[in-house]
Amino acid sequence: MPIDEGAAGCRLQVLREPLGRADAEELARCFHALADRGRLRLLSFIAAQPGGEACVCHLTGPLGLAQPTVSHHLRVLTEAGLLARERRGTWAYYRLVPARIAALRDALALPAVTAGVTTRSRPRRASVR
Amino acid sequence: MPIDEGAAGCRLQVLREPLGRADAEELARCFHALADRGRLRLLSFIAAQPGGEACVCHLTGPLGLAQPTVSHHLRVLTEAGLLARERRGTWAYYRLVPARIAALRDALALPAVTAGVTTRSRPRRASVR
DNA sequence: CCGATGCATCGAAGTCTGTCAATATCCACG
DNA sequence: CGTGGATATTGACAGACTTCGATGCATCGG
Repeated sequence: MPIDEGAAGCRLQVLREPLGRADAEELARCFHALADRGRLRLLSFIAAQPGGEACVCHLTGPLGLAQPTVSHHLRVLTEAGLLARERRGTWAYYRLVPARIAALRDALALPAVTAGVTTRSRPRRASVR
Repeated sequence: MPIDEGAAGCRLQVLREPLGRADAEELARCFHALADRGRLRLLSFIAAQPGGEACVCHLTGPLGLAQPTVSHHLRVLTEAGLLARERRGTWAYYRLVPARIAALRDALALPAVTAGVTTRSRPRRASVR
């Protein structure tokens, strides 16, 4: 159920303004879903399917993971809003949620200043205390 | 030392083609650095600084984390190639590495087909077996 | 109604991670 | 050289994560 709660939450900018504790938590959960080899490959394989979707039985083989493990990872990705699940008969089909992936990309948008500049020479010492 | 080893490795596309085990591992390490509330806030605060850089003593306060914890997170981010560290006198200044962040953004580029389409109504049942 | 099949959940083992106190290291300044 | 301040490293601990076998649940076919 907390699936789309984050759909809006992930419309955040990491590098444009200081992130509050809650916003950072939300984004961290999103990136955490991508921080696993198996899950990245799941996304990758699903995106590579002709129809853009795949069911669990298509994924256990190529990834070399047990079925419960695959199911678990798909759950994590779905709860992060990156995948959508649709049950058709006995099978459960998963597909990407492009909007959510785009939102994560946007979260990493660089600030205008930094975009072009690589290094500045002599930044002044900020006031400690 | 393994800092720029990944700089090239993260020039990968998650959603354009099936990811191999090693490539996925590499990318997962990159995203893992972003998968923490504290580290996201560190990036955020550093990016928000006037000069685009900050030293440790500027960051422990706003984040409410102990100095060793901040140092640890900065290390993780630096080893992921997202931050660059420069020592000036007693202080260590950290700044973003825009190229690396852009690389991570690119890794999430959507496949052309999925880019425009949000959901298709009746995906045909894939051939199981 | 029954058996088979695909998927989800549970429970457990082993590993990794975030956090901090204590301590070490590095550097500037007398 | 010795002192003090800023940062890095170490050690330890609680909590979370990955993985899989076993099991439960739902659905299709007959």
